[in-house]
Amino acid sequence: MWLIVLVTSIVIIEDDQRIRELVTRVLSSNGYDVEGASTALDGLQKIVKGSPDVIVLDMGLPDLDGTELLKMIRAITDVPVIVATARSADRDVIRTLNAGADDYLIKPFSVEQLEARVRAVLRRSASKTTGSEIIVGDLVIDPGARVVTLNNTPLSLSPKEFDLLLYLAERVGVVVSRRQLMAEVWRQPYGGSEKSVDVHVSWIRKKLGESAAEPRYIETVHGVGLKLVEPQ
Amino acid sequence: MWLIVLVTSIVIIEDDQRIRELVTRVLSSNGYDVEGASTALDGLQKIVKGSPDVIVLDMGLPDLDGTELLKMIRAITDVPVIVATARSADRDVIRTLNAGADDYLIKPFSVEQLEARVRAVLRRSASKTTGSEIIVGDLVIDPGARVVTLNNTPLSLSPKEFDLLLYLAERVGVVVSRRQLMAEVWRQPYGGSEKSVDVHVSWIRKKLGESAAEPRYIETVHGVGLKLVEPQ
DNA sequence: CACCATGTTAAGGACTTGCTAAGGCTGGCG
DNA sequence: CGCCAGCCTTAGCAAGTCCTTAACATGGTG
Repeated sequence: MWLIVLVTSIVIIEDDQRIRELVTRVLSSNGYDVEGASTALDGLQKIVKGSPDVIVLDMGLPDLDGTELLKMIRAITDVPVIVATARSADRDVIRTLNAGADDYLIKPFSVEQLEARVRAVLRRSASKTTGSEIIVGDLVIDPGARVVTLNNTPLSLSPKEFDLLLYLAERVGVVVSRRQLMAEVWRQPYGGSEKSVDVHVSWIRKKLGESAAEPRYIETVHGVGLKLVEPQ
Repeated sequence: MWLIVLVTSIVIIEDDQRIRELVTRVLSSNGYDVEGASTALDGLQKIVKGSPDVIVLDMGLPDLDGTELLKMIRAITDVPVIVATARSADRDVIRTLNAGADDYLIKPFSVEQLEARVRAVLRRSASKTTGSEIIVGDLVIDPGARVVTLNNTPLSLSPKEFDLLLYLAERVGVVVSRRQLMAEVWRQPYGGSEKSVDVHVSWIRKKLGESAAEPRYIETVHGVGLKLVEPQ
């Protein structure tokens, strides 16, 4: 007999025992499978052994700099990492997110906040692989295979082009700012120049057989951002 | 995270209450899900309702000859049956096994013996079902036999090449990152360089009669990973 | 019309991938 | 015990792809 249960598994690396136990207790009672670790080494072991769905990482560990640990985690797995930091200076946030974090929390945070971030991060990572096809007009986007077809003929898109188009397609009809695209698709909320977005959009438009003057799928909303729409 | 809990479910048909309860108690505490029945009729009901993984059958039931019951069970299901018999004459054992039993025990037996037989029988029946082939185009992959054929001619793959190809074949059409392959196929996320993946892929491609420039089965998705696809 | 946002193109450099070959390790076998 | 064959990793270079940047063109808005 096969009993199949879907459990979200979380590893939390946090040296403050009170926070760790509070988070563990609340999330566990909400149906998550939580493993706590108080040191970087213990955390890495639990990550390797448990292959969690999400990692929650305190940047202020005593035994290793958080950014270093984040790099190590990124070297071994693509699992989303939510970073908790006591420092709120912009430069720290930038450094953290650039180092590969998927989201961050500023201490003190409530467990409800954390759970909301966990859900959001899981939703995002699920849509990358699990998501079924997205259909917009004659455009079909398959996130798992990373294939886009227009009128059943495949388009050859670069990684960023694909990610960008997918991001827009997941929000058909909604205007998305360049800033948001830089943050979510480029994962560099403060660093990069937003002109890259325009360049990539131009390339996608060309491949979709349209131009900015005669848009069919990707419309520009002057002063606001971009949106993907059903043609006509 | 998918927590897949494998619970082995056993129906034991045995009229001697002491034996039945002893076996039930010991196997239950060892993690099995045991249903006891004292008569042939009760046993059949529990088999139909519970769809067990293994059936343990005492041949000396008061209400029906064991061989008859075994035939009835075989008419319902292919589930392995372990027969317990007090008679040790060779002809009985032969008759029993011919009637469709998968293994037998001679009374008196220890619960440890029984558990060992259960495990052995499960191992055998598992290898029968696990061996279902994966077919992608002209490629046939037999995980049980660890054999790959292309156009009915066998390919000689090294262990890693086979594991890698199998992993991709289990996810046809889905892009898999090198990191994921390192973690799942190599099983040592630390230390290993992802370049090994490329080298192995190159070797597999050569054996499949294709190249990276003209892929038929293994496609590279630049910046993301690899995927196995149906040709054309 | 002047200004700012957006569109497009081109070019350099950074990064990714393909493939070969060398070296080490392991297990079988004389 | 030593040799050999097969396998895996690593290094390194060549080839290719992608991204950013910069510069200039175009378009929208007050």
